[in-house]
Amino acid sequence: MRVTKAQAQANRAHIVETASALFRERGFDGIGVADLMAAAGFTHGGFYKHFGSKADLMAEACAAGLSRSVQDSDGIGLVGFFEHYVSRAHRDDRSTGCTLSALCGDAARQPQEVKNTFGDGLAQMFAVLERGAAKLDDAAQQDVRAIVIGKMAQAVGAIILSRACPDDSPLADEILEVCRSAILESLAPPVEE
Amino acid sequence: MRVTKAQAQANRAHIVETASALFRERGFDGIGVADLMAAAGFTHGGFYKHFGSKADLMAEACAAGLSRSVQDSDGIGLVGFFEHYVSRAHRDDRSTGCTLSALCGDAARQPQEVKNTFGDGLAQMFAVLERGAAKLDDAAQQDVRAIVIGKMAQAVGAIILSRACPDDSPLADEILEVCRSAILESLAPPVEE
DNA sequence: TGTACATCAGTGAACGCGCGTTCACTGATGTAC
DNA sequence: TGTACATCAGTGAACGCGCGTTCACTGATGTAC
Repeated sequence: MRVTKAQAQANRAHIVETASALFRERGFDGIGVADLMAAAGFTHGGFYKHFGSKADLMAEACAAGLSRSVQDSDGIGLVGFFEHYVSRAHRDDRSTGCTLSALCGDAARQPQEVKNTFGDGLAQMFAVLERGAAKLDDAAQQDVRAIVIGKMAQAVGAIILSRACPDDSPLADEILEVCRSAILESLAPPVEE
Repeated sequence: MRVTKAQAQANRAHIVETASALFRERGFDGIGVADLMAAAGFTHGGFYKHFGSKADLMAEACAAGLSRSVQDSDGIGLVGFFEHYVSRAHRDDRSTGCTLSALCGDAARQPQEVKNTFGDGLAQMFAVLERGAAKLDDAAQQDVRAIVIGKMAQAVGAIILSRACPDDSPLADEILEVCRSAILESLAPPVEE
């Protein structure tokens, strides 16, 4: 049952992608190696031909998920980014949503390996958003980095708190709407008086 | 080995308190029933004399932790609250820190029972902070609730993102300081020009 | 290019371990008389 | 108040189960000649 080198490499990448989505949806402890491999279309025995341990895959899946988020966020500008980020669609779709908000709570308790990956991804995300903020007006331009970090923290907090509320809770939607308005208004102030 | 009714009740409360701290520190999946009971000074067998299941204790521990946070936040005002909330001391001490930021990531994936508890605690926290905001200047007074929710999301996001960074990472501190400044400046604007 | 052999991605059974939960038991507390 | 019995918080061994990980095996791919 040996498989082409290229195929093996593709299979490996597919496992990482599948893991990235499943970890985001259920958390690191919420999905096991066997179920994960089955979801990717394989049996669990082959897992250790690709990865040294589950923790190794966790780090790789994080890196892949964060890298994807960073790419998707490039070139769309701060307003476009936050319009999507702080939305019900994003809140309700964990498996394709941002790895940052889906796993930062879990990441805090993981081995340094995973935290390093997380820190790097976060730094890259900030860098990309800083570039995306280049089009803001001059007044805001002075503290672009501070603005990016502050708004991102607010956006992540909004998503996570909203997700922690019971399904269909009015509070969950209120948090989202309030934070969305606050972020967007601060980025695109109304035409000057 | 039977024990006084009052003693049994005290023991139960002690188990809930211990669980609340340990869940905050290690997450719901990070500590088992046996270790938890041992930490409280008991053997694991008696657990089910007090609780129907681990999930039941999770909900109770959340309620206790949130209730504690809400009490501690009452009457200190928004500025005092956020000065402590968005600090390294709070970030680095998960077991005595706010249940909201310690467990909201986990809560999102728990049974409705736990999410209900979480939603209630969050609502109470907002209510207390709204009262604490009564001393703000009139300009801000109009949207007190929106301000409270927005700042709280930012504070929670800051703590969680900071915790997800590698230990002693400069980024972890930067996030905290940037968000702390942003929140405090918006609450207590500099003397007017 | 064709043949013989080594490699190794993937399979599926098995491993040890820790988990949540159950249970028979203990003995001090609570209660009925 | 004193006695006899029922209750039940706490103990510690045991349970079944799912987890991460290991292993002997398969057979197509890769490679040496």
